[in-house]
Amino acid sequence: MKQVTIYDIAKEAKVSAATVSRVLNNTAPVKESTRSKIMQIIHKYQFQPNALARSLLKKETGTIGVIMPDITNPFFPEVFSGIDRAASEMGYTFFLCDTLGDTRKESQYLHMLREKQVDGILFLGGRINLSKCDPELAEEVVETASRIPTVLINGNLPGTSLHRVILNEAKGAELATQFLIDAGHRSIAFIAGNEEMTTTAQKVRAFRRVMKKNGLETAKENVLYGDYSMASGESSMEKILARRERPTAVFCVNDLTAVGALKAAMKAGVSVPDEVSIVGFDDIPLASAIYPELTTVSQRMDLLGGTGVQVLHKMILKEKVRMLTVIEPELIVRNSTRSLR
Amino acid sequence: MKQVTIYDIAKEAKVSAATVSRVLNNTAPVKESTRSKIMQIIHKYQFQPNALARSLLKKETGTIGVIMPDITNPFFPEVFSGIDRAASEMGYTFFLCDTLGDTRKESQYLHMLREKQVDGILFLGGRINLSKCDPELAEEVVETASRIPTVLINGNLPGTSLHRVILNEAKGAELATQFLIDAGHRSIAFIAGNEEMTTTAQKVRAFRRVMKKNGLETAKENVLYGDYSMASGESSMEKILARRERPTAVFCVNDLTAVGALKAAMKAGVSVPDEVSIVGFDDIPLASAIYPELTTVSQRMDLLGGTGVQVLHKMILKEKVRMLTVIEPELIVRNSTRSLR
DNA sequence: ACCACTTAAGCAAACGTCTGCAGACTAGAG
DNA sequence: CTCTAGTCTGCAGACGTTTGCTTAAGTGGT
Repeated sequence: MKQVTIYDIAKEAKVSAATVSRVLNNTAPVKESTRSKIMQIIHKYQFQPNALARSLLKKETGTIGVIMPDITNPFFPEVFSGIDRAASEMGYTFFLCDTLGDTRKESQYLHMLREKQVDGILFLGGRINLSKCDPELAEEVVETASRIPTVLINGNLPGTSLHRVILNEAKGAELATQFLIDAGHRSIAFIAGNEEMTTTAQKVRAFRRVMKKNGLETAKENVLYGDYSMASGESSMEKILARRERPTAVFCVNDLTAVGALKAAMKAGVSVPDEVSIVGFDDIPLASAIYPELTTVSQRMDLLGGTGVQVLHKMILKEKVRMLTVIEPELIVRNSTRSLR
Repeated sequence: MKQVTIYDIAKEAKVSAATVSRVLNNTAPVKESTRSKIMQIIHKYQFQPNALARSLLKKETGTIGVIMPDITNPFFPEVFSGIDRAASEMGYTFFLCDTLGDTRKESQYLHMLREKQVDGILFLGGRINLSKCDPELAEEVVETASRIPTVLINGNLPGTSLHRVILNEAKGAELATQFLIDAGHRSIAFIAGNEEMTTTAQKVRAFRRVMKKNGLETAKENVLYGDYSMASGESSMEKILARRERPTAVFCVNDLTAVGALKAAMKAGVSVPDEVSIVGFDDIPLASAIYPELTTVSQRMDLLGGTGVQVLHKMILKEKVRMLTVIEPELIVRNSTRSLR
């Protein structure tokens, strides 16, 4: 019950192993008669070459590692799907590493990926920000990146220069805000995320900028901070609804938060979009699964993943590639918003 | 910029490669002084052994392949999460293979996994049924399973004997039906899936059985077939709502369908749960993300994945293990149902 | 001083594939 | 019939580990 090797094939075909290898890889001309004889034997034994041996020799595995914080967060399967589509065309396969937000596991995975000689690493930052990760891990990431092509997707590691592909979140915030203003809303609240995270900060700034450009004030209490979760959206919305004067529209830092806000509104018997409009961010599947369907800023998550792979691929091929790639967002209008005009 | 090998370490430490290997794996006693010297050099070069070479020799890779139809379907990340948790404890890593429902890719992946010498394969059937897959693929799966430990999660391949772990769907349907009846509902509709699929058939049978046991009729029009999608739930519910006499409760074959049904009800201005109760199946995250939160049968998807890994692990270790493992469901009562009493 | 025994370390083969080099054969031209 | 230019095939070494077998060195008992 031993494994069939290229030698066994060779012996039975009365040729050398080299020849078998050559028909396997089409790497040199071989006489038609011997080729077909070999092929036949290969079929007979259902022979498949051992990729480990090949990789050991060629120093490439056709494998890339994908590290992400939580596959259960609907954001990531979407990104992964984009990665998969792009990369399977190029013949790569993945190690999927889910860190569950645990830094220790992150470093373990990094180790493992290096041992397994992956051709490249894709690091999904996503909603959890790398910027405040502990310096030791950061060091490790940089170290690894210096040996193995690495790209950061939607993350950042300040003070280092790693290849990145990110979303233009500021632009997305602008689109959403301007859309609401154009629809006649004057009083708009923003349920944001963690105040210290760059992506949130960017969005807040963009939000304020657009408001001002349209001659509108942004009251202090109209920017609420949270933690990107549904629960945070729910409680923020409750606070908003408790006010004497409610805003007519609420813009949320991501869809999960928006769904939480929506839930709070429904619970309180406040109609969406009749009494309050809600806009989300990301366009996760959930956004169109609920009623009313969420107006949201599409992050083009699959594109994000696909682009990440392309960048990585070029790096593996040692082609020149830009350090920073930016994906532009798009506004998707559905039924959670209405025009006041 | 060549790779540092065990030989380089050995040379610098003035020992043989064998010794270095032994300190790396703790596989034989080595004098403390040399050990620490070697360790120091390893650190200095950040040396990591090449897993390919090791695997080639030892004939084990610590890697398992996971094949699933669609990572974007919220069912699968949950299962995967369970897989990951269980397997990373045992030191495995995964190739994640998303077939996108394409049979050709499935067979490609199977090939690839064999080439890469995975220690085992996890085949997620899930909502898409393997039973009606084309015989050629089936043949291939069986062929592969005869060489590499393979377990089918939530799938079946009739006429073959593969290790499986599945959910007791019939039991789940019973739980849900009985719950509704206990709550005083007499007229209950069931929005099912594909009539030809065994899982649906089982559920329908269980549903009918429980109804009868409680002295209730199941009108023919109260079992509607669909395709598990949200859209199918929506349209089925529309049909139901258009009737003169509406059932007071609707049980759905899965959560996606239930969400669709819920959406249809809301669109039509029919209150859930006041005018109609809805029960789902699976307990995907979406189920508790919407308002009202869905009463549903939990499939314990993480447990499903985790158990799959355990079974596979035992097979890899050549331990005896039951061919069939069944996971018992659990009813989760939330707010999409109400008691009529 | 010798022997038996334990502990440390080295040698070399093996895992399964690819490939540079060289040799053998074929065929066509002179 | 010889020479040349291909065309096809084999040899052997390399990739980076692990491990069974052997040898060398040290320990203590008689």
